[in-house]
Order: sequence, then structure tokens, then C-alpha cells
Amino acid sequence: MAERSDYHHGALRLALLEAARSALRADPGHDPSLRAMADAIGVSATAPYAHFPDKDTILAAVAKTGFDDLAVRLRAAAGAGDDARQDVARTYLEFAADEPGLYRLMFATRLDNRRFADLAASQRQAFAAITETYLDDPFPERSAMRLWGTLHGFAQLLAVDCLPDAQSDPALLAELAVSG
Amino acid sequence: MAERSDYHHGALRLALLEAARSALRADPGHDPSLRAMADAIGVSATAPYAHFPDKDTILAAVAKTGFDDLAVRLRAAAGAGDDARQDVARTYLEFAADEPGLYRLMFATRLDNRRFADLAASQRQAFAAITETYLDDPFPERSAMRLWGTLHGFAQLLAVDCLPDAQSDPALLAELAVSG
DNA sequence: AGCGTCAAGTTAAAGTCGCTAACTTTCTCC
DNA sequence: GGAGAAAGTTAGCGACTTTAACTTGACGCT
Repeated sequence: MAERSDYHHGALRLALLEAARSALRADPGHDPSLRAMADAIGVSATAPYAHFPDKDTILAAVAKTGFDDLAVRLRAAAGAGDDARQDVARTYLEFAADEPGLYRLMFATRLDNRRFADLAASQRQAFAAITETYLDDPFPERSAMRLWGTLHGFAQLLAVDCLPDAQSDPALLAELAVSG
Repeated sequence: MAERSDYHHGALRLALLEAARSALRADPGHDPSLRAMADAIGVSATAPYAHFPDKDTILAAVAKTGFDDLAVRLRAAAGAGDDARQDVARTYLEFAADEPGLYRLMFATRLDNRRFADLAASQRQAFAAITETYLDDPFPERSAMRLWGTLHGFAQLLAVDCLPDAQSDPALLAELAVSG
């Protein structure tokens, strides 16, 4: 398996997703082109079509990995310290600040398309990690939705770099988000 | 002025912005192409370059009209009833629900580019309309930012149609957003 | 009136992109 | 070891943004 002919790549699907995330890190403001991803892997521009029906599906898969990673991080944060809600909030904002391009894509991909049900499922999983910090609340769903809204708003402002530096600290923003 | 030769359009800049907003209403999920806008106006595909240096600048101008409209609506709502904050919140969410494509564009246009300072200014104006409902608050900026975050999160969820119908009423969401 | 200038259009064409079609190479399984 | 499927390839189409070179028409000046 280590020895490969260089005709078949062997793990193109995974490599594509990684190339896309890497391109988003390099240029958070624009979705990478199919050709750019293929070039980065060293494969022809049409090779991706053996694994995905179209570009939107690739980007949806990338977005899904984003939600999955986010869910993992949130769950880890929830179990680690003594203030789960605050830790989750801070982790959420740190994620958005770390990978602004990916975060943008995660919320840009769904409009208009009922396709990509698994993306929606991963999104719900990430949301569930927030809800679980409200198990003691009389209305966990409502309260969690309110926190999610606030976090998402802050996350986007962070990603778009709209905040003065004094207010760009994820920890402080997290505190503000949970205080209510 | 009413009688025009049909060679010079006469108000192409404005017509372009309107064509873009109309196209966003028809297909909220995708930014319109330059050609589509030009076709809708009845002008060649390159005519817009007499008024804008590139497509991004057109879209930034469209986004700016969105923030300007939003600011006007928020200010009107703030002065109308007896619960300014709640009215502003509801108006904000109604705007996003009415024009999801425009709302998406308004927050998609800035990442990575320091260009478009006037867009950022219009965004601040809209934010100021929210801040002004917190003049009695000990920390108006902080509290307003918190509400803005929440509203933006709800607005995006509304626009992307992620919410169950039972929770898609702007008025109820506004109430949830201000209750804190 | 007529002329020059300039803004605001035009067409032509280059280069990129997503995607399809037809083909070739490699892997796998009998 | 041969067949067929899986996973690549090149060629090319149509749409897109953008540039370049040209044309049209409005307006001010003498």
C-alpha cells in the first residue's frame, strides 16, 4: 500500500477534502476552484468526478467535516472543566477564529438545497453539544438556540474581522455570550 | 429626460443595483452573474465596467444598500411603538426573512477585503440603531453586541430555513432574543 | 451652427471555471 | 491470465469575469 503506481492516487476523496480545507486556510474569503484542489493533489482537473457528482457536493462534504470537527471539540470542552457552558462557548469561538474560511463555508453551503441531508445532520450534532449544557434548564432547546445564535453572530463578526481588537478575545466574547 | 435615446441608458448604476436585488429575490442562494444583471437591464455584458471596477464592487454596493435599508427600517421601528428593543429585534428578523438572499450577501461580502470601507460604515450604522435601544444600559455597546449576535444567528437560521415551522415566527424569535 | 471632448455604450477576445464525453490505465476477482 | 470495474486521462463546450479597442451621443465653446 505504501508502494503505489502514480496513476491511481488511492485516497483521492480524503485528499480533496484536505486540499479544500488547506485552500480555505490560505484564502478564507473564497471557495477554492475544483482545478486548484486537483492541482494541489497532483491529479487532473476532472479526477474528482469519479468521487463526487459535482463541486457543490465536495464543498458540502468539506463543510460536514467542519461540523464534525466542531462537535468533537465542543464535546471535549464540555467534559473538561468546571463550567461546561462557558468552555463550550469559548471553544466555539476559537474554532471560528482559527478557521474563518471553513466556518464561512459551513454556513454558506446549505441555502436553497435540500440536498446534503448528512450535512444538516452533522450541523444538528454540533448544535446538540450546545444543548447538552442546558440539561438543567427549564427550556433547554430554547436556551440553547439563543446561545447558538449569539455565538454564531460573534463567530461571524470575528471571522469577518469586524471587531475592534479590544473585543476580539474569544474568552471574553464567550463570557458575554453566556451571561444571560 | 423621459425621452431617451436607447444607446445611453442614463441610470445604469442604479439599475444594476436593482437588478442584482431582484435576482437575489428570485434565487437567494446564488449571487447573480454580471451578464444576468446586464441582460435584465438590456445592456451589454461589459457596460457595467463604466461604473464599477469589478463585480465584487457591484456586490459590495448592493450589500451596502441592504445595510442602509435595514438601518432605516430599524430606526423607524425604534421610534414607533412602546417597546423599542423588541420592535427593533422583530424588524431585524423580518428583514432577513423577507430578503434572505440580500441578507446572505450582506454578510458574505467582506471577508478578506479591507476594500469597501463605505460598506463597513453602513454596517456600523445599522448596528448603531440597535445600540440606541440600550442607552439606559450600563454597558450599551456590550449589550447591543450581544443582541446583534443573537439576531444575526436567528436571521441566518431563518434564511437557511433550518428551523422547524413552529419556531420560524420572527415575532417569537425576537422575544426570545431580547429576553435576557 | 459646428466642432472637440468625454462619458457611456459597443464588439471581440483572452483566460478561468464547472462539467461532459470518450478514452486509457490499473486493480481485482474468477 | 483475462474480463470487467474502478479510477484515472485528455479534449472540448459553454458560461463567466475582465481587458482592449472601437463607436455613439451629449454637451460646452467659439
